[in-house]
Amino acid sequence: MDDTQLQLSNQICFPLYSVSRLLTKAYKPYLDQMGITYPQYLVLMVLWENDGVFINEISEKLLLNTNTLSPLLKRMENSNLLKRNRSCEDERSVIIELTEKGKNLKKQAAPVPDELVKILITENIQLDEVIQLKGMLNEWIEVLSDNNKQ
Amino acid sequence: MDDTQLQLSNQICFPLYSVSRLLTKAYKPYLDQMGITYPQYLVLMVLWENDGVFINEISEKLLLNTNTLSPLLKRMENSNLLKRNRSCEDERSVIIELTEKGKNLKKQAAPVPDELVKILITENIQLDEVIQLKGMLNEWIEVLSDNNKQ
DNA sequence: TATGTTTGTGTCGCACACGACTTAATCACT
DNA sequence: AGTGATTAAGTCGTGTGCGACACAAACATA
Repeated sequence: MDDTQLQLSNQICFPLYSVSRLLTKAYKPYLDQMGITYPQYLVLMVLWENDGVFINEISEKLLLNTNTLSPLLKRMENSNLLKRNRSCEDERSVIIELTEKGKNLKKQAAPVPDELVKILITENIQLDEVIQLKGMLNEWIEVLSDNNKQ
Repeated sequence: MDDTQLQLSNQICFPLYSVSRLLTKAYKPYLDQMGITYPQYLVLMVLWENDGVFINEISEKLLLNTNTLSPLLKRMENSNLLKRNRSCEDERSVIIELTEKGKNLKKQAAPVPDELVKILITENIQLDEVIQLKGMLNEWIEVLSDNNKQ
């Protein structure tokens, strides 16, 4: 059998999976200081940009199902980062709003993206490349989201 | 505050994290047929390439810690995909060897990489791009692994 | 040879992800 | 108004990832 295809080095998913984990780990020291995890940081970024949204909208933006978000948001409510309230118009929907603590974390988070870029940008990785890769990955998200719906 | 940096759309980690999850999900239907998960598929690829290795070596190749691999390998032993045996020379080490079932799965897995490429290659994503992205990500693994050790 | 250190593996606890399913509210259509 | 379908959120079970720690085997050095 020609098993070239089944070599780890020839798979595209493995480097994606590894880089995703390694990059999340690179965030950890900064997020630890803020007392949050990486997925919680993602939720906060959604809310910093647009506070008072339905779980639904967070789900769409982060491509995470509600069965992942529900317990995650509950943990964040317990650590006093946000509040959950049923919508008046539609009793099924839950509106997520930042607390003062959640809002204030934005200041602390402000320097984080730059710190991460500093780690990445080296002899072998230029800023151009980071931007190019981001563009590529956004195309991939489109293609893979569509594939998923079928 | 200039919060451009804190917008989800400007973060590099988020698309990586999303694509990694979406791509893993795209594997799922094929792996379900084989009764394995994606991380288990990764372990099998290591073993198909080089059977009878220490947990140590699997850990290095997959960049996964032993506290992740230990239970994962135990589950794989339970589903009769591999055997775990203590090394004679060094009683601390455990050698992982494929069972016949584990070896035979390789045939079934052979067409999977091509299927995945078929999903990815579209109007907006050419094969060149996939190869280029793989190269970039391998650089990133180097940089981020180094960053992690410090 | 004794003992302190390192190494390979493992357990434990916590936080995701996600498929399958449940429940209650809303909608669509008669 | 009544009812079947849809929708938003949530529960449950399983399988990762990973930090902190445990433990025994091997090693290093006095």
